[in-house]
Amino acid sequence: MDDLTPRQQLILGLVIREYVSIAQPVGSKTIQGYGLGVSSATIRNEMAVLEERGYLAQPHTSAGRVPTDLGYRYFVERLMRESQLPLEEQRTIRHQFHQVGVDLEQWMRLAASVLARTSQSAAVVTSLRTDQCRLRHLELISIQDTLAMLIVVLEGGIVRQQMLSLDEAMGQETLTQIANRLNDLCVGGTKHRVRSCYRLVGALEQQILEVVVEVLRSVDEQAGLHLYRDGLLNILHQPEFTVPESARNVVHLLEDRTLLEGLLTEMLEVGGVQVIIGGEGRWNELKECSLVVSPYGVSGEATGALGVMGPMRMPYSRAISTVRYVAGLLSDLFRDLYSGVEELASSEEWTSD
Amino acid sequence: MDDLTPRQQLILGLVIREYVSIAQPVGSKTIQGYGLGVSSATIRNEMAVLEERGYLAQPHTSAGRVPTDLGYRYFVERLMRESQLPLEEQRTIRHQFHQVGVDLEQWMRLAASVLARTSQSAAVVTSLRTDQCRLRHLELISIQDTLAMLIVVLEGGIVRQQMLSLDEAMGQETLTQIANRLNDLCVGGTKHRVRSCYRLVGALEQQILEVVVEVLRSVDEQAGLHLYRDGLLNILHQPEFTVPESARNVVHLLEDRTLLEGLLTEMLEVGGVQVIIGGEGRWNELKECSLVVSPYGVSGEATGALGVMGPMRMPYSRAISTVRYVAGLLSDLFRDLYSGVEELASSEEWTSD
DNA sequence: ATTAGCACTCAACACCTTAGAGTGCTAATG
DNA sequence: CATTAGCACTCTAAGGTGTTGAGTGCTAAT
Repeated sequence: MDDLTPRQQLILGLVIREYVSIAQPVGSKTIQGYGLGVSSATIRNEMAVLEERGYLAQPHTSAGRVPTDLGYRYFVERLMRESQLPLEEQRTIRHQFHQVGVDLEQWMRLAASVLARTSQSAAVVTSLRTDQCRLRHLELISIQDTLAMLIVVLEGGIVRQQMLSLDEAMGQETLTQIANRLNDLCVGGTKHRVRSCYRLVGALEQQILEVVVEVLRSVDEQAGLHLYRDGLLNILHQPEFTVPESARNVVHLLEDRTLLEGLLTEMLEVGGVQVIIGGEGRWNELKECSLVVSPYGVSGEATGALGVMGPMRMPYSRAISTVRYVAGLLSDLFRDLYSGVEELASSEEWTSD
Repeated sequence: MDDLTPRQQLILGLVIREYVSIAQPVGSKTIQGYGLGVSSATIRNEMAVLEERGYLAQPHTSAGRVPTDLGYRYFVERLMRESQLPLEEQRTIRHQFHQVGVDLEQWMRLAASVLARTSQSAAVVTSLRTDQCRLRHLELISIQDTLAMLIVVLEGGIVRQQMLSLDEAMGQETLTQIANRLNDLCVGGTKHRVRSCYRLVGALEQQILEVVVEVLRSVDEQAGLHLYRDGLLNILHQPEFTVPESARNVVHLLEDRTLLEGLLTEMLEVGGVQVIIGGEGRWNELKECSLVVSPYGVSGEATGALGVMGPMRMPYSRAISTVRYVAGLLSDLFRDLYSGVEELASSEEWTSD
């Protein structure tokens, strides 16, 4: 009883495709022009049904139809054929990544830029977040008499630095010795392992380890999460954001770290590309926007999320294939940075096939 | 012959102040309301003179007057009294900086946020750029058999990491030895000094040093320049940016790294707070915007620039005192990270007095 | 030099008209 | 019984008109 006839599906699909490209309400005549072989009156009847079911809406009585969020959802889940990004574009993108060399930050910036350009929307990429990240190496560097810099290198190439002020002046040699001792003790450990080393060392070393644990914790907790954005300009070109109010709204969305962070980290829970249409009733601020998001990284080791954001009237098929491809590519690149191979199998689901 | 009478100056100042706060053309009656003791007709005559001289303009015949870029420039240079940021606000800001601890990146992000909030405009902060930066320490960390991470620590706490792929597999011990040898040789040197060490070491070491030089060079050349932005939303609330076209223009300005980078690095050449009004004929993209920019950092060691951007109709006095205060504060903070004291004197000019 | 007074200009707004796109409904059709 | 031609109806967008009011420039008087 709640499913659509093939013809209704066809019409819904056509209305959405047309609306996505023209950005104006679609009338029955326009659909007739696609050569369904039926009259505009019939199409009107079908449209009325689609409206009754909540898939289409009319801005006003004498206007054409516009898809609702429900309509888009139906389209994404049942009507749209999932396509791959054209091979030519894949090649171009891959090429760009290989050109910048091995640099996490550049990769993520590039990912945002590529997503924005390819999807003609705004793009967001979060830096990697490790679930139970482990220490690979720590280093102490004398900056000034009682000031030292602690460098913490984590699995997967994440590096954090932190200033330490020491109780007494210490030279580089002493600091190196201390660092070596702590490395021997703690390398490969999670924050819990490191914490359990507290009683094995002296007061100063313990003080340093506390900072290390703090760093591990903060990376675990996304506190140091970076956000790379791009393509804000793209969506400001969309007609739905010519109204200043909407424009401000969407800028606010992209500028406010907390909201995006919350939303994106939530995406990490589930695998695969996810489509959020019009906030799905949960995010009020996203009422007029859609997001296509995917986790990336190496499952269980280090994960991040990336995606594009645009008006609800979004070319979903293209957005999804772009996001999927970039997420897969980035995952592949990062996987090479991890020595652990045991996670490969379970993370494969995130890569493009 | 080209100077204004005191009364003309007074009127110009009042028109600008009024326009800045009301954002609408200012008529002679309004100015009369300020109690000059003359009639509106007299004020009209004076306004006509100011218009003839290019300090004011009329959007259309029957509208009030609006300041031109020339008018603002006159205001900033001769009419405005330079004030300090209220002590209360200074205290709040300082407090925020001390709360985040010693972390360069956080500082700059906070600086952008504080600038944006305090000036109610968009803020930009560039990361530090060292002129002839010197190596403080380098470190090699084994990531995988033939993959190592090179960490380069520079004077002033800048850290860069770079992946290295080795010709043959090497353990952490070997790498540490190599790093120690190179440290002994090169620490404290600029890119030229490091380059001159090439012939003192073996092929592998030389390969590493080449990367180090590349890193030093890239930092010198601002290639790794980071840009922190905030408060874009603030200026989208300004009436001049409700027109979608202008909004897009300003978003483009802030999104396009190259333009901002170029502009800001140019500011490094000169000391002190600089005000760019309406692009000054040099930057076409800034035609409807003004910037208040200041270098910060430790002159000769590491410098960056920060500033706020808004519509030409900007509360210049407040913007300038905010920028000056934050630049000074940031400079003070960074100076503590540098052991070299010999530069202190010459950099003092950038700090708030 | 200043100013009261007045004619003039022009954007902004409200109001009306028209055109046209698109609808829903109804009655006719194969 | 699904389809469709036809028609009345609705509502926006665009263009035109009139009015209002803020603000000006000019002139003649002080």
